Amino acid sequence: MSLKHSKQRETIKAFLMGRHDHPTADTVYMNVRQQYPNISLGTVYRNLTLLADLGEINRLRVGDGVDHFDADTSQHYHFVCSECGCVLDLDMPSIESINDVASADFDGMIAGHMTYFYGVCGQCLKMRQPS
Amino acid sequence: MSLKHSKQRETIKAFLMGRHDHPTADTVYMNVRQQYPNISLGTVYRNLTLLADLGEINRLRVGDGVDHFDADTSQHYHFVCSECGCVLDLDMPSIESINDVASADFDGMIAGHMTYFYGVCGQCLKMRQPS
DNA sequence: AATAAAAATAGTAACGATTACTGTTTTAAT
DNA sequence: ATTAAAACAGTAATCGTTACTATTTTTATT
Repeated sequence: MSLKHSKQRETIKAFLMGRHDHPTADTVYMNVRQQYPNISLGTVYRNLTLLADLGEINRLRVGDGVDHFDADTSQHYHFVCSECGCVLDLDMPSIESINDVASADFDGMIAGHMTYFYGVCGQCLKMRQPS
Repeated sequence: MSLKHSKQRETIKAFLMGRHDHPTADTVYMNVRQQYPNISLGTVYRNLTLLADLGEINRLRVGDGVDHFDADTSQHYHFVCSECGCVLDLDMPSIESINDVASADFDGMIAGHMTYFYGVCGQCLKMRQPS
């Protein structure tokens, strides 16, 4: 199964690289469709999965029941707003050391952790009327 | 909407309290059905959601696309085996302080975090033939 | 104990995100 | 130019979950 070039995949990857809001498959579909009017949703899903398997993008599961995708594969953490549902990058140091904390009293092998933070984003905070 | 007693709900809660493997709705359904042969899957879902809303149980999302439920509502972390998919409790101290780390350079309000660890559980490690 | 309103139920249909299938088109190596 | 593998568009199917509806159960009031 040697990878063959595809304009659709290239376009999907390029679109993702231009976004920093971690779009869902459907958002990718809606947008890429403006360039490829009859790209199919299946193609979007297949390529997102392929790119994720290749490690070129990341699939984010932040508990809202929909997968989000991120072209920034460097190690970083995410924040999910409980009000508007937006997914933001957090500028914070790695907390890889929690793996060691978890490993201490565990008989299995810990390979990593998934962490995301939640709360209210800056924009939603601003919206709130001063009571 | 004042809560009324229901044997089905009681049974679901009791079943969950007797398990420490964080079953899915379907597993709850399969098991409770041995006691209530014609309980409906909808009733299981409705009550799991209700109990979770009441804070009597926790809904766990560990990235496998299926909700798991836990009657232990005390603060603790989970481990998910990448090989067998089992979900285990971890005996480790709280790492709530990572909320502060995340808050440091963030303009929103961080209410909490969701963390789970992944790797290979003790059982699956044992299964592996020494190479 | 009988009545009645609210809540919960069983059973089933609908939903949304994702994956699988199929026949056609594109890629890329010969 | 030929050809096999890969990717495609379009659509059907799957899976976990939620919503709907007519019936039953609970519980407060007589």
